[in-house]
This record gives sequence, structure tokens and C-alpha cells, in this order.
Amino acid sequence: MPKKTRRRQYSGQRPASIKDIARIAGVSHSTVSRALHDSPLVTRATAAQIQKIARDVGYRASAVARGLVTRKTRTIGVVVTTVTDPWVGEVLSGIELAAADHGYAVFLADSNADPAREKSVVQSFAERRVDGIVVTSSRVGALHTPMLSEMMVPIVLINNQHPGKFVHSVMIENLDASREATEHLIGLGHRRIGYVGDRYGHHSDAERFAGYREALQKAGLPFVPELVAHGDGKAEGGAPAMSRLLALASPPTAVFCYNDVTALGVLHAIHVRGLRVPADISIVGFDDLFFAPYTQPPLTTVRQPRKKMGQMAFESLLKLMSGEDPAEIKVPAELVVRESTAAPQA
Amino acid sequence: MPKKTRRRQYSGQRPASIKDIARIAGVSHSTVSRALHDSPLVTRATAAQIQKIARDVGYRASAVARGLVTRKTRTIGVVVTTVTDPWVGEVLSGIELAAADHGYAVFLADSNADPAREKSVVQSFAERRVDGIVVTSSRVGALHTPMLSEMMVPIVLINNQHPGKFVHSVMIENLDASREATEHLIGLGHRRIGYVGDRYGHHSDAERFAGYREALQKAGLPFVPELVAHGDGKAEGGAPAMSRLLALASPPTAVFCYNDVTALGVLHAIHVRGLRVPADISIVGFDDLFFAPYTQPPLTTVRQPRKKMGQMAFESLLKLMSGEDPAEIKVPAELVVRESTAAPQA
DNA sequence: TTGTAGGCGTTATCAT
DNA sequence: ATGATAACGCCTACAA
Repeated sequence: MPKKTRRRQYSGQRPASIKDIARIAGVSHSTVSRALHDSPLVTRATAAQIQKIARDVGYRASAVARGLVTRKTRTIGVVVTTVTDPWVGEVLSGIELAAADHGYAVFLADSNADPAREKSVVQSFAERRVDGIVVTSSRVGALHTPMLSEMMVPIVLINNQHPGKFVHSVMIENLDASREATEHLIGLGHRRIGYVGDRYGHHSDAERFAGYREALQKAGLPFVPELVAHGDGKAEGGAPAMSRLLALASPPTAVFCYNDVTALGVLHAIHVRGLRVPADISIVGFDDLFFAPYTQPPLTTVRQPRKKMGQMAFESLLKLMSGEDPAEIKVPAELVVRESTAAPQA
Repeated sequence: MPKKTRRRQYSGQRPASIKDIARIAGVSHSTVSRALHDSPLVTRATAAQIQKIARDVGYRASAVARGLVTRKTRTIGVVVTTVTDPWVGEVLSGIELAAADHGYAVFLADSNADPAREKSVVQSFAERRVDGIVVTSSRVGALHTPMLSEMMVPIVLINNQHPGKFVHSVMIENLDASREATEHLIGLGHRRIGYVGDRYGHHSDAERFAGYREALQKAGLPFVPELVAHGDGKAEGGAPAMSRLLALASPPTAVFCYNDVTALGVLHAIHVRGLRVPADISIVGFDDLFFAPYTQPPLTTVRQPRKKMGQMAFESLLKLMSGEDPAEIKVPAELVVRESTAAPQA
């Protein structure tokens, strides 16, 4: 006798349908449908009976069948560059929260910042007939928006430029926040202030850099190109960028970093060099990620209401989906002063 | 004349269907269907023509219609306790990657470790007829597995116990890894070794604690209950837990932390106290998250192949979905020695 | 090789 | 108040 491998037959049992219930209750499936939606067009008695049966058989209406007829899937797609990025995680969390509250399910797709993958991801969303899409690009939106708008699906971008008329966005006030952060440094007495940015010409990077320059200019400080270095938005890139700055004949006494993760690398490079923060050099980050209060020393940074931004993005999408034309959203950020900044040494 | 608000009519245009193409091509929709699947049952010529039309009209087959007839949605659901947790993010990334490679889309749901929410999430998955579910519980699986198996949907758990016969799991070798980590400390000469755990009796916590105790026992060291403190799996909880340990009459000379995030808080508490790591006290974490090489000093920790675990989970699910009975997976971890551990002071 | 005719599980519009 | 009946967009026998 051949060895008969035991296998579970998930595929065997199919979930109860509205018709199954109709059969049991001895009514038509339309009545069941009505009862399940507690329509006033059905006797309280039969409605109750039907609902009981539904409960007993563990009935769960098929969203796919419903989606087919209503042409709404109550589903949105979220494209991220990497779920791994803590910034993304929090925004995503906000989106998911808001979506769930409104009965929407969210498809998650990670593009890995790869345009090809991004494209296939969006196509997958199209096939699945999502009602809307949000793109959270902490990096560049290599996304071909033409393709997006061709889908005729509402789209909301988070922290990325607003390239088309079918696309809305919620963005952090990068420029104001960066200016403020830099002014904090200037106010402390710093004159040689560096900037460690992102590598990929990310939209946010450009804005933050602009804020940094604006602050310098307002204070009548010269912009010194050699004081800006570029990392990659990660700690791995922040460290070497900072090392380059430290190797300068006269290095900066303070550095404004593109984001907290970059600051992590920057702090590391400083410590490796045997220097102290903020005694020898002041550092400010951007984002206020969970680890910011726990760096050594605790990081002065710009707080972004990430979770809230995610929620706002979803709500924008909701409006878009219902035919409204939501306003572009600019979210203010807030400087959080901790211990990585101080007056420069005399 | 009343102000007429311009509104975009996404709802107006409906996507091209197989019938639309059929009409244009002057064939029946079945032929179109076949051509699109490049079935051998259709002339190369007509197939080509049809495919061209499909391309021209931007046809995207409706996954919802297909799902209705095939009873397979090529969709999986992933339940996480919080996307915000960096550990979760990486595992999620692995799942998503593997899923996308196999043409599966992933629904993401964040339970916030709230059982009620967890339940509604799973019900949502059921309605959407996902083909499988993976639950990554970095905390306790408050999830009612009875409900899960009742769904008749394959389930894979990551780092959580394996409670039922319809459920499979992939887990890290917590016990071995923790024993090894503790032995590293013992090998360095430490005798008073503390443990800072998670609060919620998480399964992983229990195993890691067991590994810690096993190492002590093997080395003939006494287990000292006052040397174990509980945090909450986050930095916020790690700091006060460590403070308690430091307040002891004779505090530990080394501490093994439940995870890296906890270690972050632990390091902070130590620094606040004016102590140095590893000179005064050695610290080892667990997970090897992205920031581990950048703590001050760089953290000795246990590396978990998180991304890979995510991929393995999906592959397990694939097998389950095809009726196979995959083996339970235990993934080995690896101790990464950095600079937060050293011999105790004489 | 192609077309015709269901049917998947809903919702929705008719009748009754 | 309830029951037929017809979509929704796709797949798949079965017929031709």
C-alpha cells in the first residue's frame, strides 16, 4: 500500500453563501440579502431567524462578490519605498488605522525604490481594483505618475511633489522646519553650520536644504559649499559623510542632518573620532523617530506628526473617492530641543 | 448662477472589460479570454490582434471577477501587532517580497495588540477571502486561534507558539541563541548577570528567559531573581527596568536584554547614571536591528534573519495553500559581538 | 479554432 | 414582505 500523505483540504470546504442560508431558512436569497442588511423590507421575525442561521453557519459575506457588483472594493493600495524605514512604518500605521476605522482594507506594496517594481506594483493594484492609492515616498517618487492618473484612481502622495491634476498630497512643512532648526543652531552662536543630506535628490532633501540655506542667508552667514555632504538617508551613509566634514581644515561646529537615521551615522562618526556632542559639535536631526530620545546624547530634532500624516492622507483619499476636491495639506513640524545641541566652544 | 464645483469623475469611466475587447475585435469574449491567457486554442494571428487591442485600451483583468470564479484571490493577509516596531517592519518586508514574487498581494492589518481589533481584522480577511494568513506577533498572540482555524484558511505564525493543527509557524531559536548570548557574558567573566525582559509574558520572552537561566545553570551560577526586571519591549520600558537593577545593593555587571529596543532604554539609563558601557557594565541585546551598530557603544546582540523569516513564512504558506504539510521551521540566530560587552572590572 | 451557455456570490430591479 | 431575474467580469465546459 502506497504511503498516503495526509493533506489538509482547505480547498474542499467552501464558505457558506447567501444561498446556503436561503435554503436552510426556506426563503429566497434576496430575502436573506435584505435581512442581512437589516432592510425594513423584511419581517422582524424572519430577519431574526435568518441572522441566527447566518451566525450559526459562520457566514461572512464575500467582499469579492460584492465588489464585483458594486464596483467598489473598499480597498486601498499603499506603495512604500521600504517598510523597513521607521519613518514609513509610522506613516503606514496611521494610514492603516484610519482605513480600518472606515472599513477599508489596505494592500501594502514595497517598491524597494525600484521603478520596475513600482510599476508592477501599481498594475497589481489596478487589477485588484483598489478604490484609491497612497504613495509614501520617503525617497524619490520615481513613480510614473502618468501611469497613475491613467488608472483613473484617486491618489494621495505623502511628502512628495504634486505632479498632476489627479493627484493630491500631504506634505510636511520642510522648508519652515529646516529654517527653524538651523536658526536654533545660529541662535546658539554657531557660525559654521554643516548639512548632511540625502543622496538621491529626494524632494524632501531639496526642501530641507533650502530651509537651511534660507536661515543662513537671513542671518547674514555665508553659504559654504564644503560644509555640505551627502549621505543616503541611512546611518550607513551618514557616517562617512560626517567623516568627510570632520576631515575639513576647519570643520563645522554644528550639523543639521537630513533625518534622524542619518544623524545616527553622524553621531557615530563623531564618537569614533573621539569628539563629543554637543561639547565639540552640535547635531540636529529630522523626524523625531522613536530612538531620538535615546541616542547619546538625546537628539535635538524636528518632530513630524507621522501617524497623523498617514491619517490625513487617508482622509484626503476618502474625499477624493467621494468626488470632492480636498485641499493640499501642509503639516507643520515642531522643533524638539534635547541635548545634542549647545553653544559652540569659545 | 450657482457656483459649480468642479469635481473629478473617477466613478464615471469604468475599466475596459473582456467584452469591450471582444466587441472591438469582433470576436466572442471567450476568445478574448483565451487569447489573453495565450491558450493554444486560438490562432496566433487573432491572439496577436486581441493582445494589441488589450494593450491599446489599457486592459487590466479584474482580479475580483477572477477571484469570484476561481475561488482563489491570490491574496494573503498579514496581521502585525504594530507596523511601527522595526522588527515587524523587516519581517513584513520579507513577506511582501516573497508574496510579490509569487504574484500574491498582501493585505496589511495592524492589531495594536488589541484583541478586539485583532478579531475584526481577521474577520475582514475572511470576508475578503484571502488565501492565507500570516501572523507576526512580536508580542503575545492574543489571537483566538480557534477562530482562525474555523476560517479554514492556512495560517503561519512567526515567533509565536504553535497552538493548533491547522497552524504552522516559523520561529527563531530563542533558547539556543539566548543561552549562547548569556554564555558569551559568562565567558567574559561575569558572575552577576541580569535580564531585562518584556512585560506581557510574550512567548519569545519566556524562551529567551529560559535560555538565560539555562546558561547560568550550566555554568553553575545561581539564579538571582532580583537581577531580572521587566520592561515592555520598548525603550520606554527598558530604561526604568534598568534603573531598578542599578539601584540594587549589588547591581549586575552585565545585562542581557529581551531585544535591541529594550537595550536602547537600558543603555540610556546607564548613561544617565553616569556609568560607562562596557567598562562598568556589559550589555547584550537581541535582534540586531538597524541601529545596533550605531548605539554608543555599538551593541553586541543576537542577529535574527528577519527578512528571511518573512520569506520563509510566505513559502510555508504557499505549501499549506497547495495542500502540502510544511515542516515547522526553526531558524538559528547568530551572536554578533560588538563593543558593548567586555570583561568585568577587577 | 471559435462561439454559446452557464456559474461564481453579491446587489438591485423588477414583479408579485 | 417576498421571490424571480438580471447584472457585475471572468473562466470553462460543451457545442459547433
